[in-house]
Amino acid sequence: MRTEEAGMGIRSRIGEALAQAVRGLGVEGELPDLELGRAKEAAHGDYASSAGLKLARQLRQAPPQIAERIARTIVIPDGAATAEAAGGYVNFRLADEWLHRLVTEVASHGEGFGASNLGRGESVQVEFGSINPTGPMHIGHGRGVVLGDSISRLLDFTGHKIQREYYVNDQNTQARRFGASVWARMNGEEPPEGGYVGEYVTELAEIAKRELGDIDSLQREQAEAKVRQFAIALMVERIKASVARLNVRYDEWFPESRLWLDGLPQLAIKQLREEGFLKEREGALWFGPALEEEDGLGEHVRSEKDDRVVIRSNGEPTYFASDLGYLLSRFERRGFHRVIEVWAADHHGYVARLKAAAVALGIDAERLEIIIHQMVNLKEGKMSKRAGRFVELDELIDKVGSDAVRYFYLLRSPDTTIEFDLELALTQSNENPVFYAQYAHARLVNVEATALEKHPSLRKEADVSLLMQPWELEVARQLAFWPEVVEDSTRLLEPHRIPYYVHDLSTAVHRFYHAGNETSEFRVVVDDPKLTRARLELGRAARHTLKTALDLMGVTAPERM
RNA sequence: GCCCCGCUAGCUCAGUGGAUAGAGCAUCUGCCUUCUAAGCAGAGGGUCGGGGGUUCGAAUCCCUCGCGGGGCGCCA
Repeated sequence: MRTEEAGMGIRSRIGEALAQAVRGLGVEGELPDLELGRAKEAAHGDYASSAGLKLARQLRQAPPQIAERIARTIVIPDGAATAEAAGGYVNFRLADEWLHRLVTEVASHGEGFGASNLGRGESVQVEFGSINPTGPMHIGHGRGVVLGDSISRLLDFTGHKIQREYYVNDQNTQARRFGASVWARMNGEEPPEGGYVGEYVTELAEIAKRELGDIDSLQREQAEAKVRQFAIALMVERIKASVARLNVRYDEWFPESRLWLDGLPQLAIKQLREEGFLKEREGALWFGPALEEEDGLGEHVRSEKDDRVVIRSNGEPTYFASDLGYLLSRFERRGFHRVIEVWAADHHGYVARLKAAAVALGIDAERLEIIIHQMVNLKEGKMSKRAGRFVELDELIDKVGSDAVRYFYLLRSPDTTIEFDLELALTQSNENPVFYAQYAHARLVNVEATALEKHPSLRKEADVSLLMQPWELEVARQLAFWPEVVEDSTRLLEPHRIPYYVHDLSTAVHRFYHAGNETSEFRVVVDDPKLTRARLELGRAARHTLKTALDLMGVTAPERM
């Protein structure tokens, strides 16, 4: 079993064998989706395909007959699985011998099991977490950070060349308003309209007053700019510290101001103007995607409702102008083949416009993927009496720890609103699913130490064919499923599939362990060194895979609990 | 008014058009002298929001209605 094949996964290999068998029946052209997937019932084996039903019309034959012919002729490499027809379905059962080889492979292969070259080195930028650095991150921002980070980890694991970026809005309206707020606080003035208030603003003002001694000699405008830069820099440091606590790192903190220094928004505007995508109205410069709609009289007219201001009537550019330059920066200047952005749901309305802008700039819209995640709400509880209480990410990490925060966030599909039950999260107990998985890992580490204590001179080679108990083979079976979990998570950019897999594997591990509680001969560590060695091999393979999966989630795998 | 997301067990949620819809928590019943009981084994619990449609087959795709959340050109 070569590494690439292991990375490809058994499902894909059965799928290829299935396609070949179907060709053998004389099916030509593009094959329909044969619905090869995990069988729901044990009686149906491990995988099932509805190939017979899918091909009935085309082959003008009854589904059971087609399934029979497929099952009879299919050749699955390495004898990895057996095929059996059942009605119009073809069921596949993984062979014990193949599972044994897999255990050996994974146990020796280490923690890279499931890695692949799916991405073929494609360069991808993942931009996530980029909130205005005008305040601390709250629990909603944390979701985007964790999501973006795990997507990056997944893509990295599957052969993509990843760059993680935080886009720092250091000169937009909000940044200026923020700087003005801090300046006002320093000088005992009221904050500007829509300005920022809060303890952290007061703190920043005090620090700025201490550190920026010379600003009194400057003109107000210059002094404000200096305060703004100072305050933004401090907030960025604070955000860096917060995300670091979540085990998140970035490759680049890219300032919006750099775009203007490099002349990219200016270039984009020039380009779009020449192409006729820009127009003046009400004293402002607008971007109008070339969309047309019916006016009800059969005439196609330009719709103005999707237009967006690029340069305000007062001559100042909007964030949208920066974003035009940002597109050029990434797709043209820096040459990323794909860009993935992670946004919260309150920005969804901007998706179509940014994509329209990309297309107008000659960038294929498919290269820009925007993942929208829903919000994080605080569940009403005793902890949050004050309505709309602003809960900082740091507060949450203080209370439940980075592992629990990451696990809980990743457990939900991005499409689901998280109702964060603060009370539940505060109960540091077995209700946290993260402990279940971490405990399984720690257990495997512990049992290995126990085994080496009892049998100080275990053989290097393990005879894994001794693993014949159902609960032992079930662990091996779960290992076989791992590569397809990685593949699906990557292809769909849905990391939430990983914690569900981790739970399944952990369950198999706990069962495997507990078989020895009922009957002592089923313990991992027994008198027979050969049997002990075989079970140890299985434990090792499971431990590596658990560790790998937890790593992709950014959750630690403790060796002792 | 328009756009996006959700509605699946008491609660929180998985589920890529396939066979009898799953998990955790909660509830109930068993299991610790012996490798970690933060665990294991078992039970009960469902008109998959309502109604149409497509299909051999729909929780899944389409239409429509309802409820909840988010958003809707000079904030981002």
